[in-house]
Amino acid sequence: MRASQFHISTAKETPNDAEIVSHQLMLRAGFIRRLGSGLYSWLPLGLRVVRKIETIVREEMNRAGALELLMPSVQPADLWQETGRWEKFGPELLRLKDRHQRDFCLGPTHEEVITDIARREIRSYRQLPLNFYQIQTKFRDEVRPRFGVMRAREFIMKDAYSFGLNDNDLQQSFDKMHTAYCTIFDRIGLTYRAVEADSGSIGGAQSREFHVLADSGEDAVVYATEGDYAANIEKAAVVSQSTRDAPTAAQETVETPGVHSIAQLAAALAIPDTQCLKTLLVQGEETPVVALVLRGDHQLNEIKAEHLAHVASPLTMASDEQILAATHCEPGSIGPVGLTIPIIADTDAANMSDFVCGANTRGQHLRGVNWGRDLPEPEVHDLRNVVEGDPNPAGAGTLKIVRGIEVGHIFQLGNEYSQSMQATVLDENGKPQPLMMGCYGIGVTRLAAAAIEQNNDEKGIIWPTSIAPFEAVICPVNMVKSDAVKQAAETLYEELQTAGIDVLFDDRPLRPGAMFADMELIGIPHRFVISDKLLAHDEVEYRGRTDSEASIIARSQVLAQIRRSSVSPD
RNA sequence: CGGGGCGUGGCGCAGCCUGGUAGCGCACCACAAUGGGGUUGUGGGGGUCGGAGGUUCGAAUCCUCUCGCCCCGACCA
Repeated sequence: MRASQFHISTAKETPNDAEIVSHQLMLRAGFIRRLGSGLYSWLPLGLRVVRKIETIVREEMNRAGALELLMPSVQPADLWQETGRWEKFGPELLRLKDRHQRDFCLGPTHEEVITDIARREIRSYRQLPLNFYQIQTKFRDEVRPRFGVMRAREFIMKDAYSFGLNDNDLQQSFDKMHTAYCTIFDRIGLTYRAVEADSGSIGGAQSREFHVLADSGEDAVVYATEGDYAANIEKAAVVSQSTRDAPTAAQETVETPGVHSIAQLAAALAIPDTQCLKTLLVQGEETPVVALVLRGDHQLNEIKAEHLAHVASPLTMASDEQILAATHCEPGSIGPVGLTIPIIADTDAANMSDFVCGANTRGQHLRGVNWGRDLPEPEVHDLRNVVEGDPNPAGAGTLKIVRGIEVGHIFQLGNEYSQSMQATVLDENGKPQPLMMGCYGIGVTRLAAAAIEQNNDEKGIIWPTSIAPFEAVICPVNMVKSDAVKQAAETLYEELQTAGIDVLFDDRPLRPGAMFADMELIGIPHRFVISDKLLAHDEVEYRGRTDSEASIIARSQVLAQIRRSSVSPD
């Protein structure tokens, strides 16, 4: 591609509404343009990246035996009513009506449509296993779209759905997809981790998320210092090491005017926050509210809490009115002593003794409180997030926490959908069996952003060669004045094209500095400079995007140079 | 949904408080010089100041309403 025939639109300044580096660089380098909240156009340069990601994904899905198809974005409501998700999915589902006032939605995912296809197409176990996938635009009406294409409302996703007769089929499809996903992220060249994840409301046996590691990631990923245990923090189990000491203090009331938080409480009484008990009221399943208690330094794990029978799902914090009704006190001095609502304690909170908690009277706390003596023994569960240094629940070592961007999720659906939608096949005995399903997603457009989050510097983007918009660029110096440079550049351009290199020829009448700055911002892995000075010795200059300095190579060595030094992402 | 902030050429901003000819930088167009790290000079095009209403002789500026966007918040007990 000749730059003069392409559309390159770079900016020196960062648009003020872009928060994270990938969003800023994608805008500055001219990959995307915003149309509305969470809605982005992909300019030609950006689309090249998307297409390259899609190609890798498609190749690996095909290699794993999945079959590509394409389903509509607009889906009739009655399919969603069959599975109950028309009500359950909530406001993220963008609903619309056609001219006859019939209800539709823009597909945020395609379990219903694919299950409908399966129940019409698959009659016999002999057709199984099958795995269908598509690469398609999805729509989710996010509460708060942000970070550009990272959390957009409209985005491109690869979604695959496997169908089998039994658990064994499902496990095999799942394992195949797991392998294919690893190959995909390896080929793209990103640092990632596959982690255990919560399977969400759908249930299902196994669930793994693939996270690209980056500090700006919205998820916390936990991994063990020894062995290969890794999990989303939502899922990571706490192995409590605490034990309860015998009471030594008598319960007493202390005045704590103006204290509303654990931090304030610890400071006011000059005690560590580990000695404070945190009481959170959430909406209950059978009772209006339920108290969840944690050690002051611990954080509630909402997913774990939501799975408890007493707790309403989705987890909802109690309103101020509900808190007042249950405790006769305003938030700020709530504690479990004397409450008549169910009290559920995290393991470590249940092991505290002589602790401090709210007195359920404004401006007062209790100290020297002990379970079993001053209040009944609580129901005990794992309720908190793991913290760094917690023991590995799967073996030796301790846990570490890093930030991750979820770019893939695979999970075993089981027969939830096939049962509610009556998608059955006949088994070898001629008996109908519900299909066993798995589903497997990759956020294609998010992956582009994640790659930038992981690979950038002060000059701009550093694309892994696998998904760079162009693999190499030819930068002629002072071509307007030098026919020799022009000739040499044209020749090299021909040569690289013939060799199958995705090359950009920057034939714009720019000075070298401007040209270099553009190409570095855009993130092209290999750069070749041609000038009169170099041509005199039959040489060109090479610089990889991450090289600290340029090197001079023989003109004949250009192709070899590209093949030798593919930009390493880390 | 709650809280905060912002809407002024394509982008980044000033002007608003204290009403009086709409400005700057980048980008863009033309010409000239320059030609290995965002080059200079000269000239030029482009904005009914998000929208509606009001106050006023006069509104980007003051008031009311409205729309849009961005950020923070669902860990407060």
